Amino acid sequence: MRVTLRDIARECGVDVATVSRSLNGAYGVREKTRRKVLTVAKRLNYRPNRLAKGLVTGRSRTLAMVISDIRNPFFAELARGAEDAAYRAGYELILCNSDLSAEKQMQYVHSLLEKRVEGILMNSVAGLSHSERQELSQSGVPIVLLNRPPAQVQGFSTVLADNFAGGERAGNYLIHLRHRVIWHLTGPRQHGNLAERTRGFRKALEGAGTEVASLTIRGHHNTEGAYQMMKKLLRQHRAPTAVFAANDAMAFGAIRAIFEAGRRVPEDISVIGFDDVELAGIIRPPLTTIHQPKYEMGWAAVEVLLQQAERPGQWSPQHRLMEVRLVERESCRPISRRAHDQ
Amino acid sequence: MRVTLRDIARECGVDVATVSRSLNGAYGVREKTRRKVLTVAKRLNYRPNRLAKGLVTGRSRTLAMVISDIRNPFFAELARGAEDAAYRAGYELILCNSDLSAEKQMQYVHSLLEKRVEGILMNSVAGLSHSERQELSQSGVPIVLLNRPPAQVQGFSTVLADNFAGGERAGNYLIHLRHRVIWHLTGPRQHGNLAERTRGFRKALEGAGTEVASLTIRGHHNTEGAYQMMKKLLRQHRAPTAVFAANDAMAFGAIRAIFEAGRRVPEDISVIGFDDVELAGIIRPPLTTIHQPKYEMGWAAVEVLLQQAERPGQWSPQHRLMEVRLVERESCRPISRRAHDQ
DNA sequence: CTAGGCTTCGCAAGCGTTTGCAATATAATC
DNA sequence: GATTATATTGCAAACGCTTGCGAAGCCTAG
Repeated sequence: MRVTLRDIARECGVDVATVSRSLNGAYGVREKTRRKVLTVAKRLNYRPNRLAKGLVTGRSRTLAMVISDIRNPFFAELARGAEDAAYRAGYELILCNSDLSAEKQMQYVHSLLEKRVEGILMNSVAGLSHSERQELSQSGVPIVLLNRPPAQVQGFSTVLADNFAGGERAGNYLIHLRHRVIWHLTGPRQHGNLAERTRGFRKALEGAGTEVASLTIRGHHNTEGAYQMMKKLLRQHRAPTAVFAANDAMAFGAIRAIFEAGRRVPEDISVIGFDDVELAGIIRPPLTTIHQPKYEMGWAAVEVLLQQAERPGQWSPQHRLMEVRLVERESCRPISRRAHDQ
Repeated sequence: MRVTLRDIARECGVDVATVSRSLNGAYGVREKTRRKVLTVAKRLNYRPNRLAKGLVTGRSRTLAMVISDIRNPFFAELARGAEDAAYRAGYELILCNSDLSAEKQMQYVHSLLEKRVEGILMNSVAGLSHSERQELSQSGVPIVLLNRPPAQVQGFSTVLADNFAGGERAGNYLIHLRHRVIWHLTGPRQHGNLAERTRGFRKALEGAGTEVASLTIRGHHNTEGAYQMMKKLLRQHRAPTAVFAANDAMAFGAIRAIFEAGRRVPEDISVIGFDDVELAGIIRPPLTTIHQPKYEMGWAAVEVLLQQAERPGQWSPQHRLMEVRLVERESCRPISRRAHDQ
């Protein structure tokens, strides 16, 4: 049924070996025979069986991506970058949605190992037990963790946005706009990325020295959480002139609370976010935020993977820190000198 | 290095065949030996090589999805549904972003055929030449087209939202709210899905008989297109009491134009969309729209594929029509009886 | 004309499985 | 206890490809 090397060989009156060599452009076959083989292969519409090829070469030309949910636009963007990079290198990408369930994650990984994928991109190994992580890091396939701080576990590569620099940039920006009373909405202390943003932000404020008053509030790091925090705070304290939300979702919540409290963004209160999700450019007012290079992160992760796939068994983990950048839209406004001086 | 059947066989003092049979739960091996094999396999941390298995069985336990861009939330949702269905059946899903480029599409398909995927979900085969389509439909692997009308090309299965019923439902809803002057914004006549929605919509209006005045306007079927159409129309005609946009993106454009013309939604003009994209629930006012069961469509597509993968070589194309439903939010409002009677 | 060196090609093993068939062991029957 | 049926197991081929090795074939040089 399916046409194989053997069919071509028979048709050309040569051995399968020569056919194989011809097709793979390998050295050691006369130009004339090669040409003949090629035309016959084309005529028969030959398609090499990658399973067979993979079996003998030990390479599947496949990568995989295990993320919590592709519907999250952050991952969709990452996936697109990763897939583009893979495609360019002649690899395919298997998509796995884990919902961060440890069980699903491990099941996926096992399946993938059985399929002999040459590398795995992972959202996180946080939910896994120590022995499971051990198993992964010793599985032999390169694994890169997406947007997770390196130190977590040995044995994994990472690709990470520079959260510290981003926080710092947000802080500097607000200070540059002459804000002096700034609230910072963020999540729990253990959340590595968020913590880095906070550290960077604080550094910026310290750098400004003098009379900057800031308040850091922790809560659920989503829209609803930020909404609640902000609502409560606005009742209890004198309003700030600016808010730095640790991610865009929180910024949306904060903005809603601000409007409901009868103030305006950015006229009364400036708001800056972090991530630059698509919605940030769509809502009113368009949100000024720190952009994470999601597409590039996906691409970089695949680069790392492929690099390591080249030297089976003898690569060591690698860490890439990706630059972030400020994208100015309309949710921040400078404090006028007069207002400031009064 | 990697542990194989042979290793287990040696360790247990049996033949690889018995090991294989034990592991696959096949009939014909004594309970005692099987148990022994299993424990040894576990101890050695054995992972079957799917490439080898696939080579002999001819089945790769892999499906693929070729879509234009995973960053489009519509496809992300489809992909999630498809992947969940695949996972449940023990299959993996390869993700391919084609950007609708005919060349990329064909390259992907060829790679996938070489990897012996057992089925392919495709966005569209529209850009392909006749011979390319022929090649696909005769490739031997089942292919299902996502959200494309069946008749297009023979040989492909389809999974399609019931656009006709959706259009009809939108029409009936507006009539039920006592609207009598309705504009319908849509795309070019050749666009199959949009055309169906229009047909359904017209049917509803006809059903209402009497004094319903409707106007159908065609243009670019995106936000900007609808914005321009609507802007122009509002200057030239007396405003309608309701607008049916052929998709949500167009509804957004229409709403913007309406606001800019100094009218309100839904107080002055009701707007209903189609698709139910995520943004529909987020904008102000939240958009009433026809929901397409995207997740379910992805799931259904995989069901079709797997069903056909079961009978290699002897399945025939299959078409699934998915129900849509109206989701009422806040962009539509009934005409008061008084206003209506006056 | 013969020896040595290249180039071109075929042979055959091997990658890790599954599976039909034959061989052996065990159980059942009388 | 012999005979037959049945449950286990091993043997070996096959899946479609790559690749080391050696056999021809051809060319060049001495």
